[in-house]
Amino acid sequence: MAPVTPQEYVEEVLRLVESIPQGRVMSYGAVADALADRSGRNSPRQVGTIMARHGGGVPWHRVVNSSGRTPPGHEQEARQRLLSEGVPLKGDRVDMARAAWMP
DNA sequence: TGTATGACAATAG
DNA sequence: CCTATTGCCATAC
Repeated sequence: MAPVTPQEYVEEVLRLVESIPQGRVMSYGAVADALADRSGRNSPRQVGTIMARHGGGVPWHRVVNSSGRTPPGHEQEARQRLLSEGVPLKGDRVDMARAAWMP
């Protein structure tokens, strides 16, 4: 598929994260997958790195790992935001079966 | 050019 | 539920 520059890829990731509806979440792998057919890339690790560096301006708490775990260092921050949005939680994890979203 | 690292994922024990 | 292992791939050094 059409290969994009790293910066374009970053923009694509941020755009997609912003499009996640309130009360729903996406895993890093799901984000990578969704962009794979338009960016030519597919790497959850790359998505994680992008979020860590440029995720400040988007609803980063709506992106969790495949286990529904919130990002390291922001667990309690994310937990509260997710709760107030109505995301189904199991303890400190997101209930992926119910909250997972796909564009 | 080679190695280490990381907001990941799947599998095994 | 936990750690360990392997695969992954862009970045940094």
